[in-house]
Amino acid sequence: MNIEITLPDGSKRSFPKGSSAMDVAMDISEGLARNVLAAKVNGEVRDANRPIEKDADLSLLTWNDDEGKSTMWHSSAHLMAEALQEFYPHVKFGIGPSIETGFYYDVDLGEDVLTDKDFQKIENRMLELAREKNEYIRKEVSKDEAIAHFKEKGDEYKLELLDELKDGNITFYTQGNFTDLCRGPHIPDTGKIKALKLMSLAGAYWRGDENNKQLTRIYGVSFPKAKDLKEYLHLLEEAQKRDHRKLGKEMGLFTFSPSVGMGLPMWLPKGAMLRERLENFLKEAQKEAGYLSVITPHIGAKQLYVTSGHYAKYGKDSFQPIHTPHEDEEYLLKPMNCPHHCEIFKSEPRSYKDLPIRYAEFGTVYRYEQSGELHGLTRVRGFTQDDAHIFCQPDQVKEEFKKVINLVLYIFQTLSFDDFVTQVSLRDPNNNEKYIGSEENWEKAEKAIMESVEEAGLDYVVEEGEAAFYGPKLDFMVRDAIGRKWQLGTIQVDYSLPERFELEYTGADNAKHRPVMIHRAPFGSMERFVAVLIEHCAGKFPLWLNPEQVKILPVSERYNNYAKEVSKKLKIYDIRALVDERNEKVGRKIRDAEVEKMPYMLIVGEEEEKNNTVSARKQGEGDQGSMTIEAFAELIKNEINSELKRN
RNA sequence: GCCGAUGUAGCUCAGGGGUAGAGCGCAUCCUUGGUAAGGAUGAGGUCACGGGUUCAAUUCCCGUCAUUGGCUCCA
Repeated sequence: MNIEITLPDGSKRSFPKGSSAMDVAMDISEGLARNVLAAKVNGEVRDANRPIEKDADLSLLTWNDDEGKSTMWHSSAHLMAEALQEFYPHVKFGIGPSIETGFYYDVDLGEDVLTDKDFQKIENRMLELAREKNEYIRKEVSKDEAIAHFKEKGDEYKLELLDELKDGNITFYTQGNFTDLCRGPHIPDTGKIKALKLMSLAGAYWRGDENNKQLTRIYGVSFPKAKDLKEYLHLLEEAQKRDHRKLGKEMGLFTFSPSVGMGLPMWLPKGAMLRERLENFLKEAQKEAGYLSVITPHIGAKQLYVTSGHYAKYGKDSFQPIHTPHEDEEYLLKPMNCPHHCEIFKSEPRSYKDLPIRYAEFGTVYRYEQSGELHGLTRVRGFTQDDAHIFCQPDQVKEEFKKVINLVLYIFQTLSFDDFVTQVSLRDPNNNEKYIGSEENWEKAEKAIMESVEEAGLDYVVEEGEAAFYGPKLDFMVRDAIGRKWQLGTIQVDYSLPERFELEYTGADNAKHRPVMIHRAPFGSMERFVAVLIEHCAGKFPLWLNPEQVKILPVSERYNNYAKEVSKKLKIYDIRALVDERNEKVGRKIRDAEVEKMPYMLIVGEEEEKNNTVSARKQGEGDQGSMTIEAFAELIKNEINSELKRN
């Protein structure tokens, strides 16, 4: 009996019943068959050598498909497990999935400690095993059989996993001398793995719960060609060059000091210049959008946060309260600006005619993040939010929300941030006690966000369980140089705080009504935003943002005075210029300016001094010819205007 | 907080039980130059900090602090 296989291009072929995807591949070409890692049968990813029993849509998956890659990586995890079991016969296995790049396996090594010095021998053994071209053999087993297997092996983690599986649905995979509980699928044989590298070690709690035992997680990555590994490692190296911690230090933007305290960044003059410009840019946009600036203190009475609910939720994990000398008073470093802004709202009676009221503040907040979580400028203990709170009537929520979306998009566009993900963060449906506020309000808030996002035409993903404890939110996520995801902009709808603070306004009906709050921060925090910005542009900021715009390079010391004159003139045009007065050749001065990514260089010598001109050079592009100072200033202005999309 | 790694000159890093090394940067001098590295000389270090082993520790061991890759958490 034959079955009909439909390939992705729509073509149909007939095969004997029970043929595998591999047979189909062989039929098409041997070369293709060699590259097949797995198959998608009617949308389900399966082993390429598993028989197909009825008519099906089939795609053959290779290294060029994401599912092909992840299958290979998952199989590589099994291969690593096999090697580990040889070196550490008593090892117990947790889980070993593929991840975005590569794979890991969580293992319990008992008394043994693995260090990265052990990587080489494990890698070598894995490659040996790979060369044996051992097939990954799938076997359906009964639950009893499976339990017996792991009882004998003494692997309590697999037993725990088995506990949750239904009988009749359990499969083992075996390659070489290693058998694992696994749903699959796997690549046909270990020979497809030609290159691999173990990347790092980490402690990982069993099932991600810090009350459980910590296992050793070994990360690795594998490839079908040695060249691919080389390319990947090169890419990693390149990414590390963009790391904001490295560039921030080189460019003199910020610093940390153990004497000040971990996670407490200090902005150096150049970093402060950059940040100020970003702040002013946003302030201007906000002024136009009807925001009002407010300023609030860095500390607040403990009761303020008891009222807001932050204390109950985070009090014990925060910087502890400050005690005053005489009275029994307690103050907290502010972890949030919203309670202060609520009090400003309450400072006088409000009418519906006043709404929406939009209070904006670059508010510095302090949060006691866990020491192991601190990371450059992206995760710190003191940072400044570009915060604002919009108090509006319930029927204004959607419109206000959409306005904020537009503001965020405007800012991202201006800075050419185009590779972000918009994420709608909702409640965890199984964990209601994590949140405050009524069911009804949560539903209203979630509905408002979903509708705004739909109407704004945003491409978005929904993440359950990622909401703030007082409300759902829309987050703008970006990746840093090493691929980690960070939240930048955030917009949150909140019905709870207005209730807790008993905020109200008088409506047209002369009755008291409760406003709705929208929390929002387009950058998120200045620290994190600048970090991501540095990595995004590899330290080559747009001209309007760069701390220095022009360096004037006298051809010899004789022209230092003319250079200073030029610098003075440029300052009149509000252009930030420096003079390189060093006793160096002009070639050297150019090289140094290029390396430090100075956007423009002006070379001045006899010719320029005589004609009252400058010879301009653009970073990364080279000589732009000579021109008058006025013409150069015009050039700079035009470039800045086009960056900021204004005329 | 937990698991692993790291900490040597301003920066990047080598070294190793017995006077501490390189490149870059910095300073001084020579050179006065035309679009990506001119030359000479010199200054810089309690080898993160605290204990221990040793005749002797920067090196080996333990602890602390900081940094770092993850895990957990994230208003």
